[in-house]
Amino acid sequence: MKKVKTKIDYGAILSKHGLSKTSFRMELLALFYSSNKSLSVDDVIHNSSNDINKVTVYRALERFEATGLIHNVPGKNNLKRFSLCKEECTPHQHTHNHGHFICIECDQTYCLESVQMPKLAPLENFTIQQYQLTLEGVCKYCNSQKINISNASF
Amino acid sequence: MKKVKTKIDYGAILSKHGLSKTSFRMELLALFYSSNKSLSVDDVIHNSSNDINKVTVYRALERFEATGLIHNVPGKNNLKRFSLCKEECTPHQHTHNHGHFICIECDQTYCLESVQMPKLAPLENFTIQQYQLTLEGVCKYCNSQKINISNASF
DNA sequence: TAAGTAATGCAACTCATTTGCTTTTATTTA
DNA sequence: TAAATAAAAGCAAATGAGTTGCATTACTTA
Repeated sequence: MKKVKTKIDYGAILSKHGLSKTSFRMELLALFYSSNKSLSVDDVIHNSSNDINKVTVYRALERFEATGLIHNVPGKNNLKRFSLCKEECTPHQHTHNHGHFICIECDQTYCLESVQMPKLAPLENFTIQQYQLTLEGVCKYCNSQKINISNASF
Repeated sequence: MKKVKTKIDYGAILSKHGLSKTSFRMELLALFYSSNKSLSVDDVIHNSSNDINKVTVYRALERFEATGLIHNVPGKNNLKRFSLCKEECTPHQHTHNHGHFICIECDQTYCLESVQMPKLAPLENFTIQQYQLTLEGVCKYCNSQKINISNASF
């Protein structure tokens, strides 16, 4: 049976989250749904059809995060990056108890669903509010790029 | 038997690491040995006897790190922080395979020797170069401060 | 459609960190 | 030990991500 991709009603999603459906935010939401990757402010600006002010991008991401549409992921050089939330996420409780992998070549951050957070025993001297496991290295795609280059005959 | 604290020859340490022994660097090294905490650029400036230029601090920390004297630890708001290296550390291989705890009240970063890094299985799509486990919350001291305040009778 | 609310745009700001360049201080060499 | 060389310090200015204030424009709702 052929899998039909369901059309996503971005306007409805925005409304449901109490956000105005402006053309930019429609596009931004579509971008998150279509790219399936984490996005930085620059990514957003470069992938927007119109010239968009960076302040607008910052504020849109801020609102999207506050309403539980996206969540912050660690990024290379500590730059802000955001990923689409799973349906289980709520504004106050984001469920992404997995590690993140930052590729130092392409700067992309990947969610590692297969790398679960370690269970931590309570610590005597510290009250833990949150924690994260961040891996860093080179992703498969960038690795293959490098192999291609070194194998190339000029 | 009385435990005698061995005098540390900071000049010798600097020389061994190929660094000039200037008065500031002597003091900086002593600061790391005496404070036993991670230090930010601001911490260094505020704990130096003379007015010291922040660029000098940045560059000294950079050199200390490059020569394996100190290593970078994660800090609140992604501010740079450094801790003294253990003897096992070498310039190219820092051995601090433990988690770090950032206190959001006092901004201090603590090395959690008791929290070992989880052993990670190699990932199919990623080449891991390093990884870190960072916890965030409130440390014992700041917690007790808060209790004192809430228990206080005014 | 008008009033009220949310979003956008612009300029200017903050703040950690960096860079270039000159001067000072330390180390090495003759 | 003095001159030559190298390393470190100081200063000013730049960079760059992220923020703030405020006026303007676009939505939403009654």
